[in-house]
Amino acid sequence: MPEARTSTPRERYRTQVRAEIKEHAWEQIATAGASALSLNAIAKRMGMSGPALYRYFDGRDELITELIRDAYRSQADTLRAAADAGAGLAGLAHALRAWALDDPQRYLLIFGTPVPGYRAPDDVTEIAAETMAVIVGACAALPSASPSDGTADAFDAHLEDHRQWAGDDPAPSPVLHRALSFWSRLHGVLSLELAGQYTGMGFDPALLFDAELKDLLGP
Amino acid sequence: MPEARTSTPRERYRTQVRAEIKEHAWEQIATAGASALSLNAIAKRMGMSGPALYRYFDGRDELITELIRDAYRSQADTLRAAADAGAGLAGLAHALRAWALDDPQRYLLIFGTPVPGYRAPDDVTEIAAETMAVIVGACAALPSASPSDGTADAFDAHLEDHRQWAGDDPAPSPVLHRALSFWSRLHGVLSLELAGQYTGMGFDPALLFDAELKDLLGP
DNA sequence: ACAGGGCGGTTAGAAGCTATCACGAACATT
DNA sequence: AATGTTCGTGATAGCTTCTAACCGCCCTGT
Repeated sequence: MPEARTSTPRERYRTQVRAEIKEHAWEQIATAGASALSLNAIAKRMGMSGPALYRYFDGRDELITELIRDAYRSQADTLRAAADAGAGLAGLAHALRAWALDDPQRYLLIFGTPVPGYRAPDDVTEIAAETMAVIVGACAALPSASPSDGTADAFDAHLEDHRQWAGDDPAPSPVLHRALSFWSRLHGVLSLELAGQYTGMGFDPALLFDAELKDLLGP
Repeated sequence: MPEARTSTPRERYRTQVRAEIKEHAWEQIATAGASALSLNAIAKRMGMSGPALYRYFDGRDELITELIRDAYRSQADTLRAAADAGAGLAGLAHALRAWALDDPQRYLLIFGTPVPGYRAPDDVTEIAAETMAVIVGACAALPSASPSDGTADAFDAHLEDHRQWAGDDPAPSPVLHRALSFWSRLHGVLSLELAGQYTGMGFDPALLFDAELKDLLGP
């Protein structure tokens, strides 16, 4: 007989249904975007009628927040897994791009247009910090940032006074700078690609991504 | 007596009302985001009842498309004005940032999350090409791209075969590369700033923007 | 073993939205 | 002055989120 029964059948059913709801929600978001997400449509597609979903989520906003949380979690796990597998900064970059292309709307749910008043819950920003920690770690493992060029960057000096977002990581500020640059630059090409801003231009976004990455890694 | 009467009073009234509708729409978008734009609310705020707006716009989608068009137009005009005033690449960058910060939701309406099926009208992409032309022009005026470094970039070679987006601009492909890099990189920091991804990190996004710009201009 | 409580699902309904239709009134034109 | 186009209205259909009231089942405690 199973002794450590930490979950009742009811709880298991509940979490299973919640997961199924999110499944349908992701499907819907992938095909029509987050703004078109409809609780009613999800309920109908699950064979139950409208307001039943409110037993599982307080409303549309809570569902979306949960999806955002999962998206951040998935991103953090992906990058951490790559780092644990020994990937360097380049490996992280490609893991990030693969993750983004795997579900563009998931990426845009995090980094796309925010609603003006929205404030992400604390645990979500903690997951984001976790992701940044992985990136900072990979940057610290790099040969050297700003090597022979003796002139300290103005932003580096500024970062020295604003490094609390890196937690207790003792990395010197040029490393933090490189991490921010890494994140911002790759997001630049990635988000423009996902938003379709390059379509019609003809070139391969993957090559631009690699070019940016190479320039980012090179001296 | 005015002889060249190219517009009747009715036409003038019509365009005036259309402009007023867009005015309210922008206001609403700035405070609640584009997804919350409501024709009904606009109509009520203008003192007329619901369906009246359909005399001026085919529907919500056409209104938003019109706003997108205006946003592109405004961006292109801003950059061209800066270029005409003698601004270099750095000047364009700061003009771009100022334009973005002036109305974040306007920027995000262009570069934010797109709805999966949406395809921008041709005239809109033409305006975007106009903007790119200004940037390419400023890049061509720069001292030299990839100066002594003889090894031709892989992406540069690829661009040589995909340069039709630059129109008939005879700029060498490293210049086009720099234009794409300029656009992508600045969009990276800008969009993350506008989306509030840097908030809570403490540092000044303007300094990161300048650092990216400096690195972009430097050899 | 059986009565109760919590939980899941239902229908009904309020309030909001987009969008279409049919009608009246005001305007411009012939 | 008569005609026709345009503007604004109210009514209506259909969608949405979300609340409220109700019913029934499963699970649990005595």
